[in-house]
Amino acid sequence: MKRKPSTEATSAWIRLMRVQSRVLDCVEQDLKKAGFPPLAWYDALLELSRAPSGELRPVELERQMLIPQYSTSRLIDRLVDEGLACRRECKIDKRGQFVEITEAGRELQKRMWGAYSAAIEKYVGSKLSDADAVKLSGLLDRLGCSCGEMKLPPVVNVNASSPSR
Amino acid sequence: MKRKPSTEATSAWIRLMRVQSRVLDCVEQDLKKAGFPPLAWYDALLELSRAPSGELRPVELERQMLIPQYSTSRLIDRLVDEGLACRRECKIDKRGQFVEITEAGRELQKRMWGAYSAAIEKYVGSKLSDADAVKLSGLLDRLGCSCGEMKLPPVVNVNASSPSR
DNA sequence: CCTCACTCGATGCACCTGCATCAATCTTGA
DNA sequence: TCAAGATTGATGCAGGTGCATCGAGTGAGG
Repeated sequence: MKRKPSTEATSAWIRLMRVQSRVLDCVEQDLKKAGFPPLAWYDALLELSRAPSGELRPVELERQMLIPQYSTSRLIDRLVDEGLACRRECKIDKRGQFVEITEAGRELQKRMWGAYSAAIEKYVGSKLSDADAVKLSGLLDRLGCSCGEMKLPPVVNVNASSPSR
Repeated sequence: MKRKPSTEATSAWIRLMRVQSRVLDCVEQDLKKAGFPPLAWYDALLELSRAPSGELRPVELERQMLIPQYSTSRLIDRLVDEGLACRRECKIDKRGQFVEITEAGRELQKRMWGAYSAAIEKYVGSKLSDADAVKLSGLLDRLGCSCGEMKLPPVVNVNASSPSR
C-alpha cells in the first residue's frame, strides 16, 4: 500500500521551492542591475577559468554544470560572440573542440564574483549564522543525491575567492 | 569596508541552488512522464480550487503565485484553452475579470496531487526524517523573508490532502 | 464634471529552452 | 578491415519568459 506523504516533507518541499526562487531572483536582479550577464555565464566562466589551461571540452562543461547538451552548445556560442571565450580545434578527437576562456572572460568572472559574493552575503550570509549555514548545507546535501541516476560532479572546495558550485 | 562573504553562506547558497534544481527536475520529470502538465498549472489550479467560489481575479492569482503579471495572463490563457478554467466578467470592475476553475480543472488538480505527493515523498520524504524536515523548513524560512521589498502571500496551512505552497 | 494618475490585463518582440534530429567522427567487435 | 553502434556538438522548431507598452477602466482632487 502507498505511504501517505509526510506533512513535514511537503512543507519542506514547498519552502525549498519558494525560498530558492525568491533568493535566486534577488541575486540575479542585483547582478542584472549592476550590468552583468546571467549567472549561467558566470558558472561557465568559472569552470573554464579553473580548468588546467583555461579550456574544456563542451562535454566536460556540460557535465560540470549539469545542464543539457544543447544548452551548453548555445551558451558557448554566446560567450564566444562576446569575446569571453574562443573555440579551439581538438586534434585528438575531430568531432570535438576545446573552449578556452579569454582574458576578457577571466576579467569578467572576477568582476562578477565581486557583485555575486556581495549578493550572497546580503541574501544568505546576513540571515544565517555560520553554524546554521552549515546545518542547512548538511540537510540539503541529503536531498541532493540520487534523483534517478545521479551524476554529481566532483563537488569542489568553496574557497574564499571563488564560489565553486 | 566590505565584509567578506562567509564561506558557510556561500556553501549553503550553492547547495540550495543545486539541490532544488535537481529535486525540482526530478519531480517535474515524474509528472511529465505520467502525462501531466507543468507544476505551474497545478499551482494555479490549486489556488483557484481553494478560492471561495472557485474563482479569483488574475491579479489575486498573480499575488498568490508570486509570478509576474504577464506570466499569469498567459497561464490563464492556457488553462482556458484546455478547458480547465473559464473567464467570467467582473461586474464591479470592468477592467478586470474572474477566472473560475471548471470541473475538469478540479479533477485534474486532484489527479495531479496524487502523482505530485508521491514524487515529494520519493525525493524528499524518503530522505529526511520528519524532525529533519522541520529543521530544514525552519532554516529555509529565515532566508525567505525580505528579499528587497517582500510581499509574502499569507502562507497557507499545509494540510494532508493538498500541498498549499 | 473633468482631468490626471493609477490599476488591470493583454500583447509584440526578442530571446531562451526543450525536444528531436542531424552529420561527423570515434570505437568496438566480428 | 569494415559495419554497427555510440559519442560529440549543432540546429530547426515549437513554445515559454522577460520587457516594454498599450488600451480600457477606475478613482481622487480640483
